[in-house]
Amino acid sequence: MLDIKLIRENTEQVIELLNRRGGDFSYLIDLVEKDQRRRELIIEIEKTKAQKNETSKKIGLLKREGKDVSEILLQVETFGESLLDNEKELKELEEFIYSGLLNTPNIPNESIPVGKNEEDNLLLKTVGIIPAFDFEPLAHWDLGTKLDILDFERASKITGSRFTVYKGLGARLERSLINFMTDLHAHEHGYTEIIPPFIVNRDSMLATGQFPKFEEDAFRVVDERELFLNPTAEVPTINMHRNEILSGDILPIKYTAFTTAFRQEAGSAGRDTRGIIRQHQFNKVELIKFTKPEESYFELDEMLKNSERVLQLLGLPYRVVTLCTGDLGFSMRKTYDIEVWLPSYNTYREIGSISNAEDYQARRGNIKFKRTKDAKPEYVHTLNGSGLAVGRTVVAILENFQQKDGTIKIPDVLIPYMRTDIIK
RNA sequence: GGAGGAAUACCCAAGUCCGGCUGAAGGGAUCAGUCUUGAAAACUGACAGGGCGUUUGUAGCGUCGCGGGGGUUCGAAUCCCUCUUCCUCCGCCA
Repeated sequence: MLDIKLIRENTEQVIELLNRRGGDFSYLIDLVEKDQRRRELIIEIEKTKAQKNETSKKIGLLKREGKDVSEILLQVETFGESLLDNEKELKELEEFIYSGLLNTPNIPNESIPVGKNEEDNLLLKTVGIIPAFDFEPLAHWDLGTKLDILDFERASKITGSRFTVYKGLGARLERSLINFMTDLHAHEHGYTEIIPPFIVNRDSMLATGQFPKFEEDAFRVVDERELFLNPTAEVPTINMHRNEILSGDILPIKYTAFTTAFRQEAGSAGRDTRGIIRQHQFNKVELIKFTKPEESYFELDEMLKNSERVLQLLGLPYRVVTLCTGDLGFSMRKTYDIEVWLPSYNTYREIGSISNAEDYQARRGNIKFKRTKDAKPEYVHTLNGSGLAVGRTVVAILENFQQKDGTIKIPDVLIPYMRTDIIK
C-alpha cells in the first residue's frame, strides 16, 4: 500500500511514475481530495467527542455527590446527531480511500526500464553455455513419459488438467531438488528454514498484495472460514510478522521456505498446456527477507546471487533480466527474473524471480521495526525471491541433460540426494 | 465432534458479579541514579504503546486504545452480540 501522505504531497509525480506501468492512475487526484475531506471531518468529530467526554466525566462527578443531573443530560443529547452523520460520512470516505489504496500497485523504482511487456526487459547477463545436441532433443513431457517418471494421464484421472504424477526417479528428482536448494540456502547462505502453513487467510493475501485485485487466481477452500491455498511461500512467510514491531538488531531476517504453491492460472487458459511448466500445483523453495530500508537493495542483489548459485551448481544455462515497468508485479518496485534455457522452447523461460517490495507489503501488513528501544517504529522492507521453482528446475534438468539414448545425466551436486547419476 | 475455562501494558497479575476521578492496583524485568574501588544487594526515580488528526515540530493538545469487530449508555476493561486464539476433560484420528 502506498502512503496517502506521499500521494498527497507528490500527487503529480506519483501518478506519472505509476503510469509507467501502463494504465491511468489519475484517479489518485480524487483520492487526495477525499482525503482532504476526511481530515476535515476528523477535526470536527474529535472536537465533539472531546466535549462529550468532558460532559460525561462531569455527570459522573455530580452523581457521586448526589446532585441532580437531568438538566445536563438533556444538554448532552444534542451532541449525538451531528456526530452520527459525520461518523457515517467519515467511514464511507475511509473505506473508499482504503479500497483505492489497496487496488493501487507499488510505484516502480525510477531506475528500472520503462516498457510495455517482457520484450522491454533489460538483459543483465547470460551465464553458461547452451547445450549443442548432436541428436534431436526431446521436450520434457516426452522424456518424462518415455522414462515413466511423469504421468500426465493418470494425474488428470485423479484431479484434472494441469496436474502431474511424479513417479520413481522423477519423484526423487523433485524431492532431491527441494532438499538440495533448502540445504544450500540454510547452510551456506545463512537463511532460516521455514515450512509454513499451505492454507492462508484473507488478511494474509491482502497484506502481500494478491488480494483484492487477483482473487480469481487463488484456490479457495470451501469452508465457513475464508481460506485459500497458498499461491507462493511469500504469502505465509511475509505474514509471519504481520502486525509486529521487530527489534532493529535482528534485521535482516532471512528465511528460506518450502511450500507447495497452488494457482488457478485463470488468465493463462491456453498457454503452456503441455508438460509441467504451468501447473495448478507446484513446489517451490523461496527466499524471504525483512530488512531495514537502507539495506534492501544490497540484500536484493545478495538474494539474486543466492538464487543464481542454484543454477550454477546444477550447471544450467540461464540469464538474468531486470523487469521493465510494464512487466513488474503489483506489489514490487524492482524485480529480477532468472530465466533458464529450455531446449524444447528454444528460449529462456522464467525459473525464478527476485523482488524488492520496499515498504509496500510492510504497510499493508503493518510490519515495522525499531532502530533502538525508544525509536519511532518504521516500516521494514520486504523482499522475496525464488530459490527456485522446483518443477521448472526438473524441466530444465531433463531437457538440458538428456542424452542421445534418452537417459538423463544427473548433475554432480544432486547425486548424493538421488543416489544415482542417471535416470534411465 | 461434545463439555467447560481463559484472553488486561515487555512478563506475571488485580479489577469484570454491583458501568462513572481506573487513560488501569501490585509484583517482576528493563533503564537512570544513590551507595561502592568495581559489581551485587538495598534504596530512589522512570516505565503504554501504537494509529490518526492538528502543528515548522521526535514539543504540546485532541482522539482511539484492556484479544478483533459491532452494539447498549451521557459514560464500558466492566453489560449485550459476534468472531478469533489458547487451555482442560471426553470422543475421533496421522
